[in-house]
Amino acid sequence: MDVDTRLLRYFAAVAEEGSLTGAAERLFVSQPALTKQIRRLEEDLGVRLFARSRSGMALTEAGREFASRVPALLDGWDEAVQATGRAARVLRLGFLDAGAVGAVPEVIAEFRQARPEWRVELRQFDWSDPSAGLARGEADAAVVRLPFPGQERLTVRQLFVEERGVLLPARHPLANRETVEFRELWDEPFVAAGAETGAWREHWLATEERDGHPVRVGAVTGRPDEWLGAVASGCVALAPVSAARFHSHPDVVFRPVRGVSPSRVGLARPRGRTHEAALDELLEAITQRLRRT
Amino acid sequence: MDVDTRLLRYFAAVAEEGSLTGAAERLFVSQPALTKQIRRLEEDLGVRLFARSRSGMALTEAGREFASRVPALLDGWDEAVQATGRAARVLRLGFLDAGAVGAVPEVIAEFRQARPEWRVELRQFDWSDPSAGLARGEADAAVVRLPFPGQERLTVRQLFVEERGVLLPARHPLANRETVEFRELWDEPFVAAGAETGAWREHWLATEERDGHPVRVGAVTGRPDEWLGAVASGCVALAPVSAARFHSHPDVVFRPVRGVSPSRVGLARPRGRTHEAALDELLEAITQRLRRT
DNA sequence: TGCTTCTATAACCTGGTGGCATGGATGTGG
DNA sequence: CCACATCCATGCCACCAGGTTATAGAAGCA
Repeated sequence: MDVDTRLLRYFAAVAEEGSLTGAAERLFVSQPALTKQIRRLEEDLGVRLFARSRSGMALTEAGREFASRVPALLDGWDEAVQATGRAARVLRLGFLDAGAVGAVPEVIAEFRQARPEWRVELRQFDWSDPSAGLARGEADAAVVRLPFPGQERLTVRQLFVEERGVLLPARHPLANRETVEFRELWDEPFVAAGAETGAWREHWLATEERDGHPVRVGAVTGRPDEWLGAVASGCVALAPVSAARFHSHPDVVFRPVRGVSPSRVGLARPRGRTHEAALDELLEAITQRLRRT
Repeated sequence: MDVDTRLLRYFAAVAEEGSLTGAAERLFVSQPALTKQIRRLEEDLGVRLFARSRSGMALTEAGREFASRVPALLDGWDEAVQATGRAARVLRLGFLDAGAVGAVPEVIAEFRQARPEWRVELRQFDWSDPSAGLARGEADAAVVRLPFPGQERLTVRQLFVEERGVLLPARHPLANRETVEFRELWDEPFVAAGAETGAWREHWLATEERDGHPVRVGAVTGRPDEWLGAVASGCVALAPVSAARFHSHPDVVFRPVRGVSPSRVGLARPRGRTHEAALDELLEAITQRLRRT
């Protein structure tokens, strides 16, 4: 019988949460999707794992047995992934936007001289995962934008801060201004990241700086091109100043904004060391080069 | 990062076989499918697992690391499945055709009296898996038709033998006969099981009894209804005499055949004991009831 | 040079998986 | 006692991952 680790995570979530609705919320999937998956798991196993009731899902005896083994399976998998990465002598460096990365490629080039046996790979991730691959073990370290959810389970060092501005459609009334007050943007439709990104989403909608004024979400996207496209077609979006250099679009302009906090760029890595010395060395070099303030 | 155990099995097969083509054959999937899956695995891990060459696929260092851990992961999963089944106090009894099962339901009814804390479940499997769920760990024991591939990894006890006949379209010239000689069927289009069933497929095409005369395969199917449908629409198929009772179709007739070996029905279970006493007891009871000769 | 044997790519099809809307069951509070 | 809230289940639809076949490309070998 074949199973996906995703199914195991689903099961674990339902088991802990004690309800489909609750677990669905935590996993950012719909409740019917979970219903179906759990049911399929039970059918495949030929075993009832949960006792359904109005008040939720309770583990059966078999369910408890299963639940007691699932964490070890998931951990075993994670461990295998990490060990393989170590053996490959590949350092996977995740990032979200070229702006934050800055001079990192140069640092990598130098590192390649010093440690020719290691390969360094820059991997871009979309905004469905603001940890840039760390959360899923798809990166060994990452250049991130703070704050983001899951941050507390990682070691994060701040590198520098960067003012934020706004991307506007070229024909927008405010597009002619030299500078924009954030308050003037309160009622504009914003481009937002997916709900699963929590605090990250909030930060880029600047909900903190709105004095409780509600947000209008005009589009939800996870990728730079869609993001820019959404702005071109009428939405607005906060962005770091570097975005102006790295994302250009004929129908989109960038303007500084007053009244929003700056974006903080950081370097993150898992708490347990994974690649020992080589990774330390690379991250130290990046920090030296990028750190400002 | 999420992975399917199927992917791990694919990887293990390629690693052992040293080639995509060879592994694809063993896994009964196409070579391009494997190419894609392995490539995807490498991309997700961000690591090259194989060195490609004209002569095949060789593990890289990282690949060897990964390969050394995969078996443990797969075993861990199997073990979790079995433990869960045990905890559920469910005995899953696989079967392929009602004819072989015979009086088993009565035995189960009695067993239920003696061991009320256990639930017994009869699960029908299609012919893509002649081990009736044992191969994939989806059954704890099975009523099977011998021989079938993978049999040597199981404990099999023969229960009885049953003559084989042929299912013919009602308007077939031979349909009026009392009895048919197998030789007369040599050139008929047969309904066959999938290629992955190996010896099982051969047995039901009776390649042994053809003196090297080639088989015409008129249809490939894995399920009883399709099977019967194929016969109704012009193919023929060997079948145990019990099939005449359990599968009726207005346009299909059953006739005894001379010149083919009988079908042997057996009771199979995994070698390592899984459910200790309860399963032993049930299987013993079934054997007592069904064993003839 | 032509044949074989590998892997990679392209085009297409199907079934699984997820989303939305809704139904049904069961407590709960006015 | 009825309206409501809160669960889980179901039906329908859209999409993509994964499979298949056909074919290309590279490299040994006779």
